[in-house]
Amino acid sequence: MPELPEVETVARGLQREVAGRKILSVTLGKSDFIDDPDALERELPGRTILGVKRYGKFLLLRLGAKEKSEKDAEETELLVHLGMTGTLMPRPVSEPKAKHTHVMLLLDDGRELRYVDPRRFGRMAFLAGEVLCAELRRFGADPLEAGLEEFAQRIRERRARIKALLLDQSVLRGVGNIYADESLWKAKIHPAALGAKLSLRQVIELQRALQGILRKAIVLRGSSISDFLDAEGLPGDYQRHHRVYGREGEGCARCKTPIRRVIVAGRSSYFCPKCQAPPRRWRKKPRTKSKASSGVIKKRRN
DNA sequence: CTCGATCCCTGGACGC
DNA sequence: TGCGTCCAGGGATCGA
Repeated sequence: MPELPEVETVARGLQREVAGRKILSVTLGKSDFIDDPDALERELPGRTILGVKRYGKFLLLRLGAKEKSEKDAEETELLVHLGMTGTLMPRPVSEPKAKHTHVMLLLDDGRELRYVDPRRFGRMAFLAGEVLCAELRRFGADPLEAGLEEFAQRIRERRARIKALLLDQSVLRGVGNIYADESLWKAKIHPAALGAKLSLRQVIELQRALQGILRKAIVLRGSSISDFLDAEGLPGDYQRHHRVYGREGEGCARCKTPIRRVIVAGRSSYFCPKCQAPPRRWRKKPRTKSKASSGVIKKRRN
C-alpha cells in the first residue's frame, strides 16, 4: 500500500533511473483512471523527464518543454497516484508486459516506463500551469516538513476523530492507514479520539511519533504488505517493524495486551486497548458488514 | 462540519 | 478443483 514512505522510495528510484530520459511515445491500455487520456498521448511524446519528486502520495514527474523553441514558462508535470496496487518502473521494451499494464512510456534508452495496477485505484494526470497549482493546493502539509505549530493547529482545530484527520489528505498529505495506526500507537492515542480534544502534549507526541516512523520507514524503503514494489521491483522492509497494523490478537509490544481492531472513519484501525485509552462516549461498533438484505442483488453501474 | 454509506476494482483468503 | 463470498483500502460523492 503506497503511502508516504513507499511513494518517497519510488520517487527516489525513478529519479535515479529515468531523470533525463526523453519520452518518445505513449501506449495506453485501460485508461479509466487517467484524468484525460488524450492529453497524455498528445502532450508526453517529445518531453524530457527532468526529475521525479513525491508530493503526498503522488509522484510528480517534472517534464520539459515539448518544443525546443517553446518558452517553457509553465511548470508541467505528470501526476501519478499508485492507489492501492500501482507500480511504476522502467522495463526493457523486450520484456513481456505484466498483466494489468495500463500505461507504457517509451523512453530514449530502450526502456519503457510501465504503470501496472490491477485494481486501478490509482490516478494519472498531465497537468500544467495554474491547473497544476490549483490541484496541488488541495492538499495539506507534508508531515515531515510541517512545524509543530502548523501540525498542532491543523489537528486541534478539527472536531473529527484523529484517525480521520490523519487520513485526510487535505489536512496532512501522505499518511495512510498503516502509518496512522503505527504513529497513534507510539503516541498512545486512541484512533477515535477527537482532534480538538487532544492535549498539546499529545499532539507533540503524535508529531514526534509520526515523523520518526515515516523517516525510519523511508530508510527501510517502505512497507510491503501485499503488492508494493519500488521502482526497481524490490519490496520494502518496514512491515517487519509494524507494531499494531495487521496484528489483531497479538500482544502489544509495550504491555502484552492483545491488539484489537475497530472501524474508525470507515477504516480498519489497530490499537492497544490498554495503552490507547478510548475517548468518552466512544463505543466500538461491530465490523462494518455490508449485510445488505440477503437475496437482493447489488446493482452495478455500466 | 462531520458522519456513514456506497461505489470504484481485482486478487487472495476462506468455506464448502 | 472450483465456485461463491467476503474483504482490503484511497478517494470521490452524496445524503443525513
